[in-house]
Amino acid sequence: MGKEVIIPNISVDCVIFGFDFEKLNVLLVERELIDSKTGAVIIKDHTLTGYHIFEDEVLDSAASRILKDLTGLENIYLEQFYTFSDIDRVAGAKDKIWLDYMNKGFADRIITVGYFSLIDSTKVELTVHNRNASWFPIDEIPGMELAFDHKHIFDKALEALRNKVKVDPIMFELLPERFTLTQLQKLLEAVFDTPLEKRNFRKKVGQMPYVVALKEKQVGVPHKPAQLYLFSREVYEKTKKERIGLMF
Amino acid sequence: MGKEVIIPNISVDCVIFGFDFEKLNVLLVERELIDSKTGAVIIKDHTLTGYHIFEDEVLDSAASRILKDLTGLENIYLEQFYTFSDIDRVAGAKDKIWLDYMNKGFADRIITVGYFSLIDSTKVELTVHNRNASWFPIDEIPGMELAFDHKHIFDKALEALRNKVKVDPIMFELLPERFTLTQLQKLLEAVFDTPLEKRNFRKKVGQMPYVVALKEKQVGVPHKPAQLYLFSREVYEKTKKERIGLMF
DNA sequence: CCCAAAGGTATCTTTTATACACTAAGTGGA
DNA sequence: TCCACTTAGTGTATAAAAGATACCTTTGGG
Repeated sequence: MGKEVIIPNISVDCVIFGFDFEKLNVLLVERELIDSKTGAVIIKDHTLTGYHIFEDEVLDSAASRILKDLTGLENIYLEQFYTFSDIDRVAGAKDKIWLDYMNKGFADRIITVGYFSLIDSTKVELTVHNRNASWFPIDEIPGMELAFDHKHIFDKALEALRNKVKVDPIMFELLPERFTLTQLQKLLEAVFDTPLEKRNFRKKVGQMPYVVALKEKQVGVPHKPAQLYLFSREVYEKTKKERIGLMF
Repeated sequence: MGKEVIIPNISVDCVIFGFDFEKLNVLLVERELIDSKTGAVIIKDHTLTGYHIFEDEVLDSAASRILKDLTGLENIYLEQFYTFSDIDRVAGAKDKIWLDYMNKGFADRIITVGYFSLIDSTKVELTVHNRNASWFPIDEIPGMELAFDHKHIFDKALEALRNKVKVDPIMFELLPERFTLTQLQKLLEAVFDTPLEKRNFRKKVGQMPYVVALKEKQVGVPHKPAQLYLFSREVYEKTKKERIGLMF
């Protein structure tokens, strides 16, 4: 470890998605700056989590580190999705004030590499690690004020997530290890913002050998308890066929 | 323009695909270094095309610039696909010698943003712009020696291309404006390295309103001349439906 | 006139999409 | 103890799309 020297013109920003069995959420951190004399609020908005990379650090590690700092979690699903290089992406009026105030030797021109990550939100205790971070439903983001070009980054992340979900079984990263089919369905409905037909959905899932039924059922629910399932990556790898689905 | 100051630790690398109606090719540039005293060959291999970005330049522009420098072409399809940050990606023995020899003030640690681009190879006259660039069939790449981590970058580019082709009508970028269905079929076969059934293929294409038949036919071929077609982006945009195809 | 590739028609099978309504099993309160 | 409530869980029918196979015609060059 030793001294960690940052690379001043390259950063990583993480768009952290979580699912609360109802809707899809993103983790944002509050950014607040108060004038020390007048007490006036100069800045009060939200940002994604990001930081510069260190000289001896690879982008993937930087993203993991950022995620761990914020949530305490390790070995989380992370996917690089785009690199943003607009000249003035950190040059908004508020953003300049903020960077001056931080005064950490960041460059004027910063290129940032976007990662999205999926976490089972039942596993994270935000209050323990960072008082200013909280979950926001993805459909509230368009109406919010975000720092820098973070709204743009969020949009790209959501698009990348949707594309990826269609093609890889990553949605299980957003669920607890043992989940019900209804939870899985709700998750997909939240990701694509569209209703799905229950019976057809279950028929489809029934054809996925890697979604395996456990012997356990839900307990303590005030209605018929649901069967619990498990995602087996092992079975998935063994059974996936190379489908050249073409095309648009 | 004025003086163009490079950012020493950020570059762009382009994986340029071209189609010759037979197979899919990549454009590589020969890298050669000869010892000025002994005449011994120190380095002789191939590289992708890349360069650093300028201080006032966005990644997309850098990629366009590189492509224009190499091929003379502008307004070419370009797609950013991944950013590479391995610590030692430019630190191979030969690569160090090469960078020393170039002596352009590049950093030891360079992060590079990968773009792939698709060009109609009937439009490019390599000899005019760069004597050292030539096309290589993609299935020869695994057996070749490439500079830096360019083989890795190529692999990722091909994967990204295949994914993108399944979802967007970008393959038309690899064909002349007027093309035959057999050419289109051969192209897809080359991209996915798999044979396609002619009649089913044509049935499918027949359902794409944006692939429009012209009144013209091929001339000068020693067999029945094929109908020529055109890709209409306009029609494509109007008729594409939001399909939530889900899933793996 | 023969060859080679283009282009079309017709049939059959398999796969996939979609629509739809009732019973089962728990909890909790009256 | 029974009833109300809530969510789980299931099967069938139909239509459309995709895929394989066979076979036949057209066109132009040599």
